[in-house]
Amino acid sequence: MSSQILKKSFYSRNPIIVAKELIGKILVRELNGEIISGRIIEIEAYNGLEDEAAHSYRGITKSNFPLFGPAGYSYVYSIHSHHCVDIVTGDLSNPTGVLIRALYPLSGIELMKKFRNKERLVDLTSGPGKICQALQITKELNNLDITKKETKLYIIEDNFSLKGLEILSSPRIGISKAKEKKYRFYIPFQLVLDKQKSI
DNA sequence: CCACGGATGCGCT
DNA sequence: GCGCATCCGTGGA
Repeated sequence: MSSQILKKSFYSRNPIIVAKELIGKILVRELNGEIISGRIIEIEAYNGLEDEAAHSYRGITKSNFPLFGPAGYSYVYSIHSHHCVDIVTGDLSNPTGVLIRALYPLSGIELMKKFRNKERLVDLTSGPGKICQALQITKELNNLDITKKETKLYIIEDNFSLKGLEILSSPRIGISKAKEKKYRFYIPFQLVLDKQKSI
């Protein structure tokens, strides 16, 4: 399998473009020499100063500061006692990012089952908090350069093709402002399951 | 000090 | 499938 880590230039673009193009890529976590990974099937874009729903919309704070830094960095934050992970996008003129919301599990599935205390594949990484639990993404991984393998958290591209899969869009989940923006992009779990089987 | 959120899981229909 | 209680870090007063 030919695969390589996505570079900073990939992330240094408009968050909506980056979000759409991250569908089908693989989020990889290295943990104690083991690989836990899954294909990104749901993601949301947050367009910084132009987007009332963005964490960065009201300016920098001690927790959202990674969004104001360079693209390709992680932003790990907590909400309702769960962790979520964003990837910083764009350039320094606008603090934008994308929220990884769901994965199709690929490797390290037994570890994910252990960390999640769930057995069904669909319960492992079907939400931003679940992803962080399954991949053991904690605040220690906040504000790190995820274009470097040493970070042990990065996104790779393989030869998976989205051919035959349509990327759907909808309003974002769980927000109270800017509900009209269709910045959530996803492909249904079942369709990915069928396609993986046919490879 | 308090109100609340980029969520989750459970306990019902 | 849907509503709701719980969650606790964060930020504004």
